[in-house]
Amino acid sequence: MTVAGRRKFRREGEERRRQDLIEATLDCVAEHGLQGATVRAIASRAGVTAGLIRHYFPGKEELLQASYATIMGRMTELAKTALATVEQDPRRRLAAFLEASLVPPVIDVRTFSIWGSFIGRAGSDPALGVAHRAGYLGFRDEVETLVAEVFSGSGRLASAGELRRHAIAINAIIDGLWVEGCLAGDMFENGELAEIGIGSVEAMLGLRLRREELA
Amino acid sequence: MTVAGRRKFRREGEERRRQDLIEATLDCVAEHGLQGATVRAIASRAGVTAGLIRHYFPGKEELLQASYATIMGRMTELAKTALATVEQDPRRRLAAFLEASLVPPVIDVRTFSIWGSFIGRAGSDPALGVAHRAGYLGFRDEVETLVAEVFSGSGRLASAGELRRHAIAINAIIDGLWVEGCLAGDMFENGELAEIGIGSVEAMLGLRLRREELA
DNA sequence: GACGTTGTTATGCAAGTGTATAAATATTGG
DNA sequence: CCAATATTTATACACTTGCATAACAACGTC
Repeated sequence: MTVAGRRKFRREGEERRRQDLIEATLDCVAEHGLQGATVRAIASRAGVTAGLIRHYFPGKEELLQASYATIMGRMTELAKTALATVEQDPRRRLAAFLEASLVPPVIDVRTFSIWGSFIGRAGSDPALGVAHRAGYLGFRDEVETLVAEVFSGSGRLASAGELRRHAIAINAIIDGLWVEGCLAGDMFENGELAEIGIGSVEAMLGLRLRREELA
Repeated sequence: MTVAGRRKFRREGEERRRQDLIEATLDCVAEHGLQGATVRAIASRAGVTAGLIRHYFPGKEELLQASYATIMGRMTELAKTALATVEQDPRRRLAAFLEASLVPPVIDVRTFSIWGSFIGRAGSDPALGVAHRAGYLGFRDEVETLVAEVFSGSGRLASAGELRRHAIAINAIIDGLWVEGCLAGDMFENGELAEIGIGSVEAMLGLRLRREELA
């Protein structure tokens, strides 16, 4: 018979542990929703014991909020990097932005599961609500700026209202295609969603965003 | 001192009780997510005691599934009634369908909260996954049929692939605008989302869906 | 009006929940 | 190598969870 000794452990850096706990939380939420994110499940996945959570966060609620902020930041960051790496022509910048938003790793079931689990409570939980709204408006502003650049770059005029409507519509089509792609990615060919997204925006704006390749 | 007697009660019809329990479940989910849908909370809201749930459902899981099926059916039903009540011109049928999908009661925070809470688990829970996929495909088929009618009614030809892409895009824009409207309805004017949705689809299809009113 | 059926309540239970606290050990500085 | 520190574990506790069971009472039937 073995006498169970006290478990060995290593002291990790503070930031590292926080990040591990957040990642473990996101894993739990992705797999079993908010219900699955119990302190014990999170700790187990992070390779520590439950009590440690309260050493890094005031309570479970704060850990969840930090996790939500992390996943949101990660998503918007991915979309923005698509803007940074691309050439100047506003139309191709917009196309690249659309493309990036509609292929992996932005299209991703895990991310979507987490998003859905949190967003379901954004209507009733005020903190989540404002967090979402801020993220949404930030994203839409990004789109609106892009559209404005496309218009001015093409020598077309658009009122503020028109810009706003275009931004709302483009944002909606990104969101809608994103949801569909995450939930049923296997129903679409590779790159099909991006193709559809770009084509739709071209039709909506009444101009081509890509250079014609095979014409 | 009052001796607490046994609680008075009435025997309700079987179908009525089931429906009450489901509605109570949806209320709980809407307000506090799946975590808030405990047997005791549900029972309390339905005005019964917890044990009764197990008299009508094998377990909590089945009650949740029945609730999900109910809310999904209600949503698709609302969209379909918009089709039944409207004139024959395919273009105006499509416009009415879009309009109906983008104003209350389809645009509704409560419905959205429930949808989000369940959909977050559609990626990991197979039962929810197939349920969603069925609902999504049904909705998209509806859209595709409408688009096909619009095309043939306007004397235009479209390949199956084109129809499919249009249906996917239109479905996406409905979904996206729906999400935005539910989560931040106060950021949009009355009917603005429907306006944007119809306008976008008009641009995508390259034809007008409404009769010009002020021209 | 008494009776049996069964919808409904009340109570109990084992497992799981978040949190509080104390003990233990890994790590750092001397 | 030793002492100080605070990260980490371990344990306990009050509470909630879903579910099982038994008592009860509302309703239909004779």
